Amino acid sequence: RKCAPAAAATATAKKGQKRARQPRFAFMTKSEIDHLEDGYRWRKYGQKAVKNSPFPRSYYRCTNSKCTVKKRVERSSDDPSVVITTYEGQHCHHTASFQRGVGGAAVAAHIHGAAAVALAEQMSAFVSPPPQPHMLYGLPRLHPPSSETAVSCSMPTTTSLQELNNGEGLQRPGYNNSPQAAVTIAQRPPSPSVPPAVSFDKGLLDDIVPPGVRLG
DNA sequence: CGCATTTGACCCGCGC
DNA sequence: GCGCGGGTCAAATGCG
Repeated sequence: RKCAPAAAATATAKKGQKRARQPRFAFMTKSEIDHLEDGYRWRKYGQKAVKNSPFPRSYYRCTNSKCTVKKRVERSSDDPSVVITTYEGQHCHHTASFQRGVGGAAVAAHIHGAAAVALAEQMSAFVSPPPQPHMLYGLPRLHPPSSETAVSCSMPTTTSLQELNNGEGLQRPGYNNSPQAAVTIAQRPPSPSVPPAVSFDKGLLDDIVPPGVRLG
């Protein structure tokens, strides 16, 4: 590396394999904090300035040695209040919170609202027995928009989406009053010809969450 | 002392 | 072939 110019022929083929074709999930989160807790522990391993955005992109890796999940976190240049989190890979373990005997998703959701819910969806798709999906989906309802965390904590429905599109309604109140609050919108994984529009419906969820995990 | 973050360099793929 | 942009590494540093 930079400090080892002498080591000429020292195995530099580690970077041979580029991006493996891992499943990727993008989440658009209305939050002022970049690093949203999702129940897992992440270690930052890099940060780069991106061309399209004035905000740097951060690279995180799951601290679990046998877990190769990575995630990129960047702010939307269009809407600084929106954090785009891209997950790559699948967790081969439960969340740190799980190990403590509590539903990590529930805890995370409890803390971060809808943000964790979307993540929980992803997570629930990976663990054998989904940690009570209904709880994850119902959670926002369990937490009615109190005066403090008055975020539109509804699941990514077309309604909330429209709100996000308009950039009104959900971003001000909650995000203003509670920094921790966030609204996450699950985005369609990269596909051949996907319009940049944020509009999606249940079809999107089908892409991300197997039907089995859903309330259906 | 151990772990997480920071930060600059390195490497690779892609477009021109 | 060259330059650019993106992704990763790892030493240095900070913090609990």
